[in-house]
Amino acid sequence: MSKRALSVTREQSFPEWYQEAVRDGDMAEQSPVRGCMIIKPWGWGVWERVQAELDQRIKDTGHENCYFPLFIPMSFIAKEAEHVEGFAKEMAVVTHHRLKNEGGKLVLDPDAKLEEPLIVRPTSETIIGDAFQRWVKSYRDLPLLINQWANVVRWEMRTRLFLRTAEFLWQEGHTAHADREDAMAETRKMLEVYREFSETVLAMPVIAGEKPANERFPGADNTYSIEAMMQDGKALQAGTSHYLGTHFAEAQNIQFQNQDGKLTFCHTTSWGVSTRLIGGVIMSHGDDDGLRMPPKIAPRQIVIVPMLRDKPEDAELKAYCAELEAELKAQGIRVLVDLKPIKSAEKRWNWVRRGAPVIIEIGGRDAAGGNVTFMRRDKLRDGDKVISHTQARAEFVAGARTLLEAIQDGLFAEAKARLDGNIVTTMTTFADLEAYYGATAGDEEGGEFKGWAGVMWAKPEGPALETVAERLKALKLTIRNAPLDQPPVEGKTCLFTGEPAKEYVLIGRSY
RNA sequence: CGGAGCGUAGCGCAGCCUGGUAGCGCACUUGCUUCGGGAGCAAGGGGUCGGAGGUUCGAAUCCUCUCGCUCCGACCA
Repeated sequence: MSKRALSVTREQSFPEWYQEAVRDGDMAEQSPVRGCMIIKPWGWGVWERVQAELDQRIKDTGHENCYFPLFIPMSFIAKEAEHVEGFAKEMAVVTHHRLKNEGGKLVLDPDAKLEEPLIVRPTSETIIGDAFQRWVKSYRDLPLLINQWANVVRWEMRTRLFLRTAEFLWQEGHTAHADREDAMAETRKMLEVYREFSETVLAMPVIAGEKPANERFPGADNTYSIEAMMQDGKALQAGTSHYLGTHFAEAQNIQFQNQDGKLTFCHTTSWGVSTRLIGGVIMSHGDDDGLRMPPKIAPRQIVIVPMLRDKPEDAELKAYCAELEAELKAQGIRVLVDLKPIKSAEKRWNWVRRGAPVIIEIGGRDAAGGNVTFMRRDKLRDGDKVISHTQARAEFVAGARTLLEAIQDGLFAEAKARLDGNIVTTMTTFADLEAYYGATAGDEEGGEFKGWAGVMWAKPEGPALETVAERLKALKLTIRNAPLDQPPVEGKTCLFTGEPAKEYVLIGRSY
């Protein structure tokens, strides 16, 4: 019984393992439209949990939800120069409003061409800014704190389920403030919301920090991110928060009268996380048997599989399971009795692949003895052997919430150990970096686990920064961020130039 | 968008070189047996071989084009 629930192990090929984990875990599948995905009920359930948890935090920090149009006039996008530059290459454009039937063939009706093409939003700074310009008149209107849950489209060349898709779902927060200090505080506050959310809800430890200038959002003065380490050592940018300065305010005339009656430009921010987080959860916690869902986002935290035998005794078994279900529900636990008429062994492995945190199997003997036999998805096996536990029903029910908490904490601890244990901080020269990453810079299958490097640098700007980026690129590396939590830099030297160091940054390969 | 590979049943694949209108395993259906677990036997159902052209008496197989997927690269909040 050494069989694994997936046919490819992470070791053999992490990319292939990921695909299979997503598919066999019933999360999502490819759609008929290139680069877009169908999110299946189990995957959607996870997203609903993400939305519920994060939405609460967004509201608790004073933001209100609203909704802006999917279509953005092309002229809007053109307003902020860097913004255009950053997004022009990947925008979907609507040019017609009618089709015509020509000899049985549908064609674009040339008489129905739009005067001004509409962009399918890649992000909503410009259309929300347009509203802000009308909404903000006085300092009394500030701060203006808005969020929306929406889908956006970016025509990506290379897509991967959840991690990078042409259409994806996200929340985007947009705020306007009276001054830099207030806007910057907002930017940092939301970054912290993301960090706390990622760690406590997704059990995904991250490092919050500021992106280097060359990795900034087009049109931002400062971009901050949370970066998570996947099981192959690569970094995943899991959330971003931007201080936009007055760029968009100036481009869109978002002004207010201050206490002195003077017209002043607002300072704006934007911040977002997307369905990419789900890819992060999969690559953080999954194992060779499939997904492992943190209980806080598992659509079903406990799944009960009755071992039905198509005999009269089944009725008793079902009744026993229904009682157990009711008791667990009373504890506030999301529970499902899987009565689907397929073999129980098959059901067990389906739930293993989906990553249900606790899988209970109830047979006649359990029912008769008043027991519960269960498996923890986080600690499924001892070696190759599947571990199952048996407890008195009352005892299990009483401890169920604690058990789920233990699983949540265990997944976090495991991921945290990986993150903390795989940031090398001893490199001081570029040669060190080359020696460490260079050996596996090739494109051989799998690729050895390398993690990140935490190094000192002089924080160059302009052409000097470009040079650094180029040198890193040769090793397929990028600067992920400069952690907010900075070690002392005095007496340290820049890894790239040998000049006195100004900042500690994390370097790694990324998604 | 460049390089490479791959599209044949829901999934994984064989067949293609050496054209003669499809096959295997798992899954699925039915029956019997089994039953603390990813079961056995038997009988079945399911595919316009990604799509479009072409060559040919005949194309999954040869040629051209096209679409999609995967990996690598470029690009990328």
